[in-house]
Amino acid sequence: MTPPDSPAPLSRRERPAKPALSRRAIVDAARTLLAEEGLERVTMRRIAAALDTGAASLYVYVRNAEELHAAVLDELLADVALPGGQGSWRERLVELLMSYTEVLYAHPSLARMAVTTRPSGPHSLHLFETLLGLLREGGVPVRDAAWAADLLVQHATVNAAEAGTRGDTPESEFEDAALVSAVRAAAADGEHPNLAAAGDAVFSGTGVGRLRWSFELLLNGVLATPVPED
Amino acid sequence: MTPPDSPAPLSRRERPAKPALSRRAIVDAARTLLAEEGLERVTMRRIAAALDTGAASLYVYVRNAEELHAAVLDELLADVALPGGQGSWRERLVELLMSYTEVLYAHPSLARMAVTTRPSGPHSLHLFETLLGLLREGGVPVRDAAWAADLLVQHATVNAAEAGTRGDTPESEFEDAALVSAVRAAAADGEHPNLAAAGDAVFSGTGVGRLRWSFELLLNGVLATPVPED
DNA sequence: ACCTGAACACCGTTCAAGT
DNA sequence: ACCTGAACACCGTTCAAGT
Repeated sequence: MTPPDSPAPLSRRERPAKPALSRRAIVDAARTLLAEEGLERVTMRRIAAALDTGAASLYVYVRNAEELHAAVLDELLADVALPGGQGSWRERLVELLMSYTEVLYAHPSLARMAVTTRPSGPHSLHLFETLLGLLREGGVPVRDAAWAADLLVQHATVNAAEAGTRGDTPESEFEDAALVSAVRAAAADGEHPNLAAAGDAVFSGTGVGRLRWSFELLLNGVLATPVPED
Repeated sequence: MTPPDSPAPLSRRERPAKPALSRRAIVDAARTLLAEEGLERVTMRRIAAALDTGAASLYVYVRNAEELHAAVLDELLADVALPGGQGSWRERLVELLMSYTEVLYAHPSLARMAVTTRPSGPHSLHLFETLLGLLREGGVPVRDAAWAADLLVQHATVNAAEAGTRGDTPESEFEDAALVSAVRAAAADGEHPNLAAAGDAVFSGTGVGRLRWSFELLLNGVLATPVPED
């Protein structure tokens, strides 16, 4: 009676067999949901529903929603391209940071979270380790390198959070337009001469060009600015 | 009959007279709620309750909750100390940024919002204008100054968002402790030699010292890194 | 035009009770 | 120990209906 191309009839249950609950299963379900619907829909209730259980059951394996989101981000960081052997330490460093930013660009809402909740998973730590190594290779003293690596990651993260926010939602165009017109109005009101002089330079630059410039700036700053004594 | 220093007796109502709804009244109610309970409690429903109405009524005056939060932040920025005439442009610039950061420190959740939603209100624009002026005074070309001002504000904002997050909630100690122990464990596992070499330098530095260092670094970077041609 | 109550479509987390 | 349903205490936003 069932047409030949319909799935085989399931015995007893509709779903193929309820998978055992585990941290892995939860994180995987969260990743699927993230890919399909975006972070704002990666809620405890939805993850639970995908796993055929109630939200309360997840709390056996994860402390809370934020910790789960951080775990997902760390796994995504596995895709960051670690630098090959060619190029100067500086070039490799910038490429690494660009690659990290690119991964985050795909998930601006996770980037936003990472600004305040620093992930401490294996991939995050590996990235940090690599960053430190490249800075050391460039002759940056350890203490400087430690602070600098932090600053670099933070900057990359925030850029992804910001750039990714634009274009993410329908309102972002309005917000952008609102900012642009507010700046233009201020530039024209005679009370903001420097804003007027800057003109469109405020908004100029593609995302990538401006990002590279900021990484170079940061690196120049690092080389010129030792951390204070004690 | 009423003692001279008591308020006049209220006719008809308990409350002094229901204030007319207006954007001002809404923003003021939001500010009061922010001061008393923190941003997470500055919800449309609570603001409305404070104004003796329903949440739906607010939408006549504000586009949505985020726009309202941005308006509140802009007003808070009125407290940023604009630099006096003494000191070099650099010193005044750093003081201005420190003052901005200080204001945001008191409201980390607003700082978090400002990372992605740039406020475009009058106080934000005035701050930006002043920043541009100081950079120009330091001989930074206009186009460089435009990008640099953005970078400086962004960095200050993100620092407030981050530093303010710590100590804000009871879990933040745990998160911090989790990060510290994860880093220590990684440093000890033999696979992260640079992390091991860096040791506690990763976490060293008081908030203020590290923030000043980063501003100096940024400024050194700005002076050393012209924006790319067109 | 402004204001409202009610509804829609959700959240995270806790907890007593079961297995 | 693990899992669950139900409850607690909320959200932002829309909309038909009133004034």
